Amino acid sequence: MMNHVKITRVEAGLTQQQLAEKIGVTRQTISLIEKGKYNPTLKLCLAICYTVNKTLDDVFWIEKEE
Amino acid sequence: MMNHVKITRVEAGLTQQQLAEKIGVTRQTISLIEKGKYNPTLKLCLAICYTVNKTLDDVFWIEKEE
DNA sequence: CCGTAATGCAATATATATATTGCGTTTTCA
DNA sequence: TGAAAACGCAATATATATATTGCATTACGG
Repeated sequence: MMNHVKITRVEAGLTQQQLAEKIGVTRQTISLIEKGKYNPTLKLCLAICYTVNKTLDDVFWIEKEE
Repeated sequence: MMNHVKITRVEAGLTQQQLAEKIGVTRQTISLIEKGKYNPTLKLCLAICYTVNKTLDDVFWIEKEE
């Protein structure tokens, strides 16, 4: 499940570690979400958005595949 | 954690049961999400959005409380 | 170059999202 | 007004998101 976490994180000038610490999760969690191997929780998605100053649609929206 | 699932579901003319079935979860899951007692998964949020024809921001965005 | 920061990844443990079942209450509508 | 649909909710079981630790690899500034 692809998303734009990596792009927006880098644009915000943060490392995985820094983003993880600001949010209060581990670096691995961020890493796996960026890799599309995790299905994150809404709460975590929102925390990421707040930290990189984007919205859910910016970072996590995926068009429905028919 | 509040959201607009209930409003958008009703606008879409669906019962909890119908929404749950279309998505492939149980009615209880929908009920608890509407009540703000569950922290749903991104995948589930997207499935809800697709079904009610809204985006993540429409249904699940919450302004950051300072 | 070289060392250090940043990242990828694997294994196991823990927390929690979701399923399942069942029953009581409220709403809706003929 | 009464029966059926829709909903709230509780208890337990299961699946899976996240934590923890540790090590290997890659990118990058001095």
